[in-house]
Amino acid sequence: MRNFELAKIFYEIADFLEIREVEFKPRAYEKAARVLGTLEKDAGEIYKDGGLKALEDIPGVGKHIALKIEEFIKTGRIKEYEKLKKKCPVDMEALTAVEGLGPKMIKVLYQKLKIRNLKDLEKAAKDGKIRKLEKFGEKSEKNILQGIAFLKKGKGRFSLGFVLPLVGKIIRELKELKEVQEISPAGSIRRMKETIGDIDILAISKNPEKVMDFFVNRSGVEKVWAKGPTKSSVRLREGLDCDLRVIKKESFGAALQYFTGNKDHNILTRRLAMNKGLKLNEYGVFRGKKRIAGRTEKEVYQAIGLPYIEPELRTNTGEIEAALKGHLPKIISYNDILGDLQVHTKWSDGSDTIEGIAEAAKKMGYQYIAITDHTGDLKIAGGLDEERLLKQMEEIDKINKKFKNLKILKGCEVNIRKDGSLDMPDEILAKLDIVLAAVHSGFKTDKDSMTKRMIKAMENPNVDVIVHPTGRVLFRRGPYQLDFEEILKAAKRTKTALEINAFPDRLDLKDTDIRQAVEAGIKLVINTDSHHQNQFHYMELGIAQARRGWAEKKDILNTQPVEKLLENFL
DNA sequence: GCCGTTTTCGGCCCGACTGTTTTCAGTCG
Repeated sequence: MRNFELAKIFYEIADFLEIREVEFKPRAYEKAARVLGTLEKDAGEIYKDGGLKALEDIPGVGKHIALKIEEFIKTGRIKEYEKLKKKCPVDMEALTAVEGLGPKMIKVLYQKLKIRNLKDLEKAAKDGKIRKLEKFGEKSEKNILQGIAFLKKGKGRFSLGFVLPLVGKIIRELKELKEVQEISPAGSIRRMKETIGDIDILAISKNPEKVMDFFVNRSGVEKVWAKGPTKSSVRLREGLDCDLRVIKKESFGAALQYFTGNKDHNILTRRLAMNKGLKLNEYGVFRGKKRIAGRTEKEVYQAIGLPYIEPELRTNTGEIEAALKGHLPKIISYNDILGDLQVHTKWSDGSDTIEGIAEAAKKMGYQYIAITDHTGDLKIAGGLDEERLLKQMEEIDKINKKFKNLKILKGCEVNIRKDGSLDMPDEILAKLDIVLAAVHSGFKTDKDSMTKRMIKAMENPNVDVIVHPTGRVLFRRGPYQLDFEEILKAAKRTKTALEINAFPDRLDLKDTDIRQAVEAGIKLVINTDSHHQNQFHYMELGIAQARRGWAEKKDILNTQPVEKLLENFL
């Protein structure tokens, strides 16, 4: 994928230009980078099929950026980028990832303290050198150290949303080999964990050598750690490792079971087997030397006295006890969702028209879709004022007439201000089908004020859903300080739903929050927060999150048909 | 540098918050 490399370079160019106080160009490069990052087709392919002209058709890409893309495809480098980087040779990507650190501060840190990377930065902060700089102080130094610590926690891990397409591609390629009879992801990917350390894949084949040969010689393999007939391990270009195991048909279920559950889940299942006088390993369930199960996972679980346990639940967080008692939840399935309730359009910071979104929703097989653009205060995101929101509502009425079997719901995403008030008057909100409310500023507010702020918003009868309720962003910042139990109580009292935001780096609520909410009887919705129709498929990530949080279909409002759904939002 | 029923130049719709420099620059969404 050249797109990610190009996006990274353009983001950096934007930062370098920002440092030089060039006007407007940084925004242009950022936009091009952002669009490239969400493109399905590789820029190399686009260029091959349609040349410069096709590149210029990418939104945000004009003549000059198209030429730079061409240069990169032909030579593997972009001269102007290298020139800029020479003037300020810092690891911009790593440094800007520290929360609160932007290009201007990075420039000062480089000029005064020769800080080029995270290591330099951490040392300087620990040595107390940063607080002495002009415009910096003790607090900035502390924040920098906290930011670095946060980054370190996520180091070497990748978001599920990034890894899933990669795994899909590897599996598709392997599947095409006639030697591969069956293939499945295992490990944390199969459990759909929100971040992934490495990729595990299992396959059945009678000719493992051929399969392994293909696997280690794929393009995209950077290094071969090990290669044998049953197991091979490689480092992928994207920076993570991928293991492939080839097993025999009769052991496939046992191997899947063995390589999918986390360590504690596996210890418990093996203990259960032992108590029954059986042995469970990756080859099967054995009584003495006789294999009594192993072909399918269902068979394996059955043999040790358990019902089938969904992969997402296999984390030893009570699923085995529940299974033994017959109390396993009937978790929501991947095709239960009937519509997406958070989507942005051109009217604010999205890139599609309402009509385009509606078409895409039909393709997803949805029965409804809510248009929920930003409002008032969030100007950079094109926040709608009253007049524009009213106009959009009229527009939706018109478009609705063109669609059969799809209802476009009128909505918006209002900002919860610091005092808990909203940035759109109640009489306007009352006209909408659905009102989402969210915190977009003042993340560092203390726990008590933040909790009160959110509860005040929930008490507004127009507010139907609190979206991305904890504000965390994977690898970038933790949740804001919040008394979650109080939030749950308020949600129950005010009949406000909470969102499971499916956007790959949000996944907010997280699994443990969801489980707590489900236990408290809170209604949830799963939304993608799409800003482009090719983000609709993120829904899978949100559903996975819900499944990991033991949510059932009945807990998720957007599994209901539209009339019933809207009753919740009166 | 991109974009355009303002079409080849002149816009690019920012506002809140934070920390620090007590008046504002930098960051974020």
